[in-house]
Amino acid sequence: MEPATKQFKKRNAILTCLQHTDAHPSAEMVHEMLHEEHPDISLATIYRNLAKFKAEGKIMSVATVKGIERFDANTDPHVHFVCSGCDAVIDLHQIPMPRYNPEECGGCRVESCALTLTGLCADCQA
Amino acid sequence: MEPATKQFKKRNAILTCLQHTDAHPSAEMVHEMLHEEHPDISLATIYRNLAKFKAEGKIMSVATVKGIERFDANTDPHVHFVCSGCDAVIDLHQIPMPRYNPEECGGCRVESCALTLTGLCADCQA
DNA sequence: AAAATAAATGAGAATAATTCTCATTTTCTT
DNA sequence: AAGAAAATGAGAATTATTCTCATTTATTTT
Repeated sequence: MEPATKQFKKRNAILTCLQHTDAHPSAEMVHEMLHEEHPDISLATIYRNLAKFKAEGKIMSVATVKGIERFDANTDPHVHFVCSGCDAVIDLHQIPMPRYNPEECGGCRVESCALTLTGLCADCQA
Repeated sequence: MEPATKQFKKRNAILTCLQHTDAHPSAEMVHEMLHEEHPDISLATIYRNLAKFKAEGKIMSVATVKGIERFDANTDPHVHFVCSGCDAVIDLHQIPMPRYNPEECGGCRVESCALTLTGLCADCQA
């Protein structure tokens, strides 16, 4: 008997896809990336499962580039560079994130922290 | 003779609105904020002028909260807190932004830098 | 100051990313 | 294997934003 994941759900393929790329893809990019292995996967399923994984904390959205949400399976806080030329989202190595004391935040409870740099990537400077 | 800005364009009202608020409003929030003084202003005009000001560097978009772009006339880099409860975007005081050397960025040319914290604001913790 | 030109605006249509609906298929439980 | 629950596909619905074009307002020219 095959493992419980035999001809298992496309859900797993979506998470696996995100875990094996550093492209910080959008929903549509995931859809394209999965097209070869799962030609019949629906975009609705991509969106549904991305939302689910996000709610579960398995992935996070790391940027909104030109109105399109971009996802990452690496939920450790890290730094991203967004290229305004080609819309690439690139990982940068982590640097210490600031700590705000509650009184510095007007009582806000900080749950996450994102540092995003923008500019032109090496390719787009040419 | 009145100054050149006599009964002048609504454009100015849009920029002034942004300069006099710390709410980091969306296009629609600006539209509402201006409704009393300019009941006939069109949402298209808001969007058009926000895009224009942004291109001119007079304002910047500081966050995309639930798919909606938020603007700020303070273009100095500063830190924002986004409340996931009420979608408020709150200014935090500036802290030194990191400097990445080009070789740390894979040759990316960094043009701007945004640090965004998320969590629950004081009100939404209740 | 009037005429001609250029820019800005309003209204609503068009676009596009995301969400929703519902019928069908797949998985899980018993 | 049967029934219940969850997942999916297809396409409609939603919604923030952009676009079009006719009209209005501002600017320039004479």
